[in-house]
Amino acid sequence: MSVQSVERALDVLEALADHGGEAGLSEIAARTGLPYGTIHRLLQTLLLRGYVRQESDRRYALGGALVRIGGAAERLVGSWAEPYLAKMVELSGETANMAVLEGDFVVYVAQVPSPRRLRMFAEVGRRVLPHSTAVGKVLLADHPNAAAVFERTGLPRRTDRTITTVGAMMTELSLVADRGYAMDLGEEESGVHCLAVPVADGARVVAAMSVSGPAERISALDRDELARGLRKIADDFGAEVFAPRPG
Amino acid sequence: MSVQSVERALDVLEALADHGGEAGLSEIAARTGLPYGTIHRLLQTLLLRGYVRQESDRRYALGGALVRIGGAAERLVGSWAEPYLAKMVELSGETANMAVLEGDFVVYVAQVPSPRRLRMFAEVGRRVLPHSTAVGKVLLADHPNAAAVFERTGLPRRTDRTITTVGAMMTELSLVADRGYAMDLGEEESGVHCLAVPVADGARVVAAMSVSGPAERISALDRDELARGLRKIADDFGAEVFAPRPG
DNA sequence: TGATAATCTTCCATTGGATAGAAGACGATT
DNA sequence: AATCGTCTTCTATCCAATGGAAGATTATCA
Repeated sequence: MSVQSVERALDVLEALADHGGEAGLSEIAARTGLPYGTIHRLLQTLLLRGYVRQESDRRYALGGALVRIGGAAERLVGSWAEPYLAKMVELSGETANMAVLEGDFVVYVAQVPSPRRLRMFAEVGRRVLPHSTAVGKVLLADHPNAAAVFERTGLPRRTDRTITTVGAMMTELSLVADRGYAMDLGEEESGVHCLAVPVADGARVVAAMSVSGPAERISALDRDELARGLRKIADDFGAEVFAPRPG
Repeated sequence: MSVQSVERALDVLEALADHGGEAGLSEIAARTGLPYGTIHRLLQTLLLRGYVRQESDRRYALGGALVRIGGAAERLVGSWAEPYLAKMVELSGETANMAVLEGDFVVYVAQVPSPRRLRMFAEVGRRVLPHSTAVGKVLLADHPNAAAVFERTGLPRRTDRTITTVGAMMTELSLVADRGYAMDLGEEESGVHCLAVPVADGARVVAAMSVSGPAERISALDRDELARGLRKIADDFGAEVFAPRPG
């Protein structure tokens, strides 16, 4: 049995989030089905505590307290991913990683290593350019202005398989978006293959998960079957941790 | 008149945030003064909606829904800053900017231009290296691992006043931390001076605000008085938008 | 291994806080 | 000035939230 008023307050916040962060009272009423007086009282409480703001045109917006609390929550995401990455290791036998975009760079935020003696390792905290990694391609495939990122960072050659032009990369990202996963077949490091899938919060891609290992071992796996399995795990993670849960 | 249950739910979230994002029920009880049964019921509601998670050791943690909603709120921060930047323009007569750290780069997220015909301009969205800007020094002065950032980005010379070694930069950042503001005296661009101050959420520096203009005009201002005035405005912004407001 | 302590979870009688319709206020439009 | 759309305030009613007690679970200690 949950607390109705708290559920309603969360409904109001979700309604604001669904409207690009700000809305009028009548828009919130339409979305939540709550009466004006009720919404108003909930909003005043959230306003008092900084979780909501009121603009000069009387419209309401999400408030700065959510940036602060959201930042605190964000620092925990890596630890939440570990059981899911462990499943990916179980499925593939290879090291699994999760990465996020930080500015123009890919940053590894969680890892579960393969039990094998010969295994990939990328220390948590390591930052790399996005163009030559599978996780980078997944993160940029959903980016509003991926071309600009590549123009800023460049696409320096890492191996003789690296994609080095913005044009070729944009073509590659279309392919990634279409099929729902990215491959790195020795683009970042010779002899290493990697397959990555997106993690979404219901609306946006917030992270990428991947498995990587020696080219021979990854090539021996059924690529589409592996991608399907990894996507299932990543989708479960995204749905379990980030996606909205209506009351 | 606010909604008590909503305030209590927010108290619980703030208690979790104050404990590094996770805590046991008794820690939350100690911090909020609420009875166990009440807290438990509030937590179950937040759990149901993904705003809180329960770890395997029965402890509670902030949840992924806060990352999602917090991200939506974060995209509005630039627009909230504008009235405060306008005050900085009024105070100094010069263009005022707000910037945040995105990975290793400084990104300008809001600006109010000076009314003068000769004025500084930095388009919103522009990203620069942190070493040669006043805002960059402010943001790195509070950074847990600033030296590593500079080692990654390098400190390329922009003008003959640019600081180009990590050692000299770390000394500079100590000075910035001590006196609470940073200066750029022609380090990024010859003939341009800039003064920047931090914006805090109560615990961390989340942004920097600055004014910049021609060297002669900025030099003609009383530096410490200007810094005091800018800090007051930035502190008001941080307190108004981000800082916790106990019920 | 059993006892104890600390912490967490569930229950439910009581009551006071939340509700929501109505009325009034405000701002935009004609 | 009148009208419309939207927002704000009020308050009688009632049901949702409370919180103490009891039970359950986990950790610690001898």
